[in-house]
Amino acid sequence: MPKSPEQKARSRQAIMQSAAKLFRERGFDGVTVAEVMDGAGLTHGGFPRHFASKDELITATLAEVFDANERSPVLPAPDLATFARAYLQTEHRMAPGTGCVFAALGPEMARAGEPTREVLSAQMERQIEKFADLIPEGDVHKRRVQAIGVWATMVGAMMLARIANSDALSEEILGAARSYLKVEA
Amino acid sequence: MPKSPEQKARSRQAIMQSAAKLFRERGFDGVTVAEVMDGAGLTHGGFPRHFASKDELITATLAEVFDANERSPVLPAPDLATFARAYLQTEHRMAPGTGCVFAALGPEMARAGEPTREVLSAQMERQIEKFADLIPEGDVHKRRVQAIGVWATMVGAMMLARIANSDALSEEILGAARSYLKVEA
DNA sequence: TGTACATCAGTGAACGCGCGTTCACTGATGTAC
DNA sequence: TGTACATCAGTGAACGCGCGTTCACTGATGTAC
Repeated sequence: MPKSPEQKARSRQAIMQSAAKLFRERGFDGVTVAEVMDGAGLTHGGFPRHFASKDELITATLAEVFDANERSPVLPAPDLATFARAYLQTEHRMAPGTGCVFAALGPEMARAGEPTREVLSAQMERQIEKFADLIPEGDVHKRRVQAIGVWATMVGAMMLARIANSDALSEEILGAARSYLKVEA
Repeated sequence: MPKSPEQKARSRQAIMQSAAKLFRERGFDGVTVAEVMDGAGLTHGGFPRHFASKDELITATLAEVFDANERSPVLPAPDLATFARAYLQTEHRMAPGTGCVFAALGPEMARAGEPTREVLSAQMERQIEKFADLIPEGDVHKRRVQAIGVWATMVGAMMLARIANSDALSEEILGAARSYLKVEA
């Protein structure tokens, strides 16, 4: 086990990647620090060398997920319809661990500490602006209304589709959302 | 402390009412059985006389919330626009404890046990049908698409509005959702 | 109607496990000379 | 270039608190006679 600064940075990244996946799959409270460390190929005792607390890990992990998506977006977004169509798919529904943070952790994040909500609010602002920029017509206000409306529909539909315990209902919800947003392929 | 069957039923109701409020405010994992019992005016030792486990309490509480809303709806719903307008308000955003279960607990419920998800799926089916019935025109399929789309937008917008750490952003989201759904007063 | 008894909702203490956090120790790395 | 030393990422054990659950006990209720 080498201990160069580069290695430490790699470990930190591995911990956050493990956390990003596990938190989205099971929620903040459903994952232990030991499990996160294990997922990063480390033992739990090394945790405090990287983060002062689990809360700090949560905040850092969310910021990292948003940064990573900025660097290389998970979904293509040439326009809002293309993005929404790719978002509202079964594969996304089945893989929360690599999907939308808001649909996977929304209400839990609403109850998170201030540092976490600060990161989230900044991301929400960016997200709305990005979506608004993809809309060709209308003034800023109208484009933001549209961006927020479409985003809320996507996030809400994905969340509801994941609650349903039958594939039929889950698929009806995703299909209806695509249809409602007029983004059917 | 009397112990008639009527009293036991009253206690059970009080426990579920306490749970309904606390769970929506803080999430399933953020509330202890002792806190629920305390909110019902009881001590935690009496819990097993009413529920076999915390999971069972969760399932029963959700079923009760849906039943209670059936008996006397929290929001008026003469038509979908009126309902959406009342749903997308600041008061609702500020009071998750008495508000929409899906916006308050969505992703956590998606990870719940099968008995809980069974209750939720049945409710979702009912909810969609109820909304679809409020839409005057179109065939069943079109009305269900509309019902699901509007519902997803409402739930998603409320969830996002609660994550934001500034009133300005929260209010923009709720306002945009009302505008997007064309239900502005 | 009155009395003895069985039941069981509710109390408060205790149990035991899980999890976040801490800590003594290790050994590889990087640095000082 | 080589050697001694300080640093600190990572390990594995331990700590301590919180929480779901259990349990002996109580006393009010409802029932049997």
